[in-house]
Amino acid sequence: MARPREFDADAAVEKAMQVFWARGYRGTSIDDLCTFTGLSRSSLYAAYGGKRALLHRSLERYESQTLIRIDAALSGDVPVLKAISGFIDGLIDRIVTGPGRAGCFIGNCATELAAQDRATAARVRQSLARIEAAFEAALARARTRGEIAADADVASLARFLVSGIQGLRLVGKANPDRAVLTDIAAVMLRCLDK
Amino acid sequence: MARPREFDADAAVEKAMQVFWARGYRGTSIDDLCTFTGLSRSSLYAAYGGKRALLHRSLERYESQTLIRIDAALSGDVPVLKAISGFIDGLIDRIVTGPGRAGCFIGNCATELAAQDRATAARVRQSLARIEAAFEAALARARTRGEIAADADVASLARFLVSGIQGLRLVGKANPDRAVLTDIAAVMLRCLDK
DNA sequence: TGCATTATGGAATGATCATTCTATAATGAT
DNA sequence: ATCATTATAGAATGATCATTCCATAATGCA
Repeated sequence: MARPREFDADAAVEKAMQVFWARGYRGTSIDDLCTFTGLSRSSLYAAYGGKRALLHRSLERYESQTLIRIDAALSGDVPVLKAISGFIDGLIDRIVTGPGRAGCFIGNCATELAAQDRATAARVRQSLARIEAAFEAALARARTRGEIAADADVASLARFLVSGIQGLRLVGKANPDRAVLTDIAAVMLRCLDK
Repeated sequence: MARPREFDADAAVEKAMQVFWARGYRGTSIDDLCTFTGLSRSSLYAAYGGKRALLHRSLERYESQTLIRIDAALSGDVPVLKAISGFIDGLIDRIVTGPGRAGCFIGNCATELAAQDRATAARVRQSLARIEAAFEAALARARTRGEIAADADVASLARFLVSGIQGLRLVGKANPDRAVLTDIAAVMLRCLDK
């Protein structure tokens, strides 16, 4: 019926996400996005609507990738606390070796935009809630298995984990020092079964 | 010897700090700074050198105010854990009622700039280290008084507190809900004497 | 083989950005 | 009172910003 597009829309969002993640929303120009996605301005605007819409697509993508990563880490037969510990170790690895140096994309957007942009704030809140739910489900499983106290408040613990991980990633951004981060993680993990 | 300046240099930094804090570095224009400080462009550049230099002045100011606030909360005769708990309650209050909604200025700068601006990253690292030291001193006091375990690793606990507070403030930005934040704080505090 | 439709490249637009410059004003010392 | 010195107001500069527009290209269908 008409001319087909020459780019892969998902791949372009992936690239855009990486740029926004590394440079922030205001630190990223349309030119940057065109360069990294390989799209022309026209194609970018026609396909996504604009910079903000593309940010939201990027956030959706990051959220789903994050949930997949969390589910992969927390499922399986390992004890849940071990799995959570392994997940955080992986996080620290990525922070220290470079690719995680950009922090959490969701947390970055919260910091940069939540105060002035209600729609983005809502999206961030939703993403954090879903991540929290994933941890809560795993902790509930740990509780029924007797891996944590029978009266543990898994909702609170999940909230604590989400918050703690955001803190860890923020500190890791200013100070990507493995000893510091593992110290923090160790205290965090001790909270879960106490 | 020459014409005296018409503004209070400290008061101007205070105003600048508030604008940077609320809107972020890139979200703040020189016009914004002139409007809120009451200075003209010429005066602003003559007095501070430029936008980035003024940011660093603002960060210094924020750090010293923060350290004063922490010392005020942690000194006195109350048990240290109670004092820390009170400090965090105050933080949550300010988040929920508005004035703390902007997050931690230091954490905001870490998120927005640390990846691309080494000087700012170093300043952030230094501020976090000083805050950590303040908490560590208080925790060491708690340990000698028997308020926490004699073998507690107060350095790790202090790092954990700094990181945890950053996480709390970040979550509070997207979701300034008292119930959520007090949940998180409660788990955090339980970690300290376990 | 046209034709309607969508995609693309790149120029154009107009706003806003940080910074510098110029002219003028206000002071203390002489 | 004059002068060296610093402060101020506001215009000027030139870069960069997000977005729109226009001309051209590529397709499926008639």
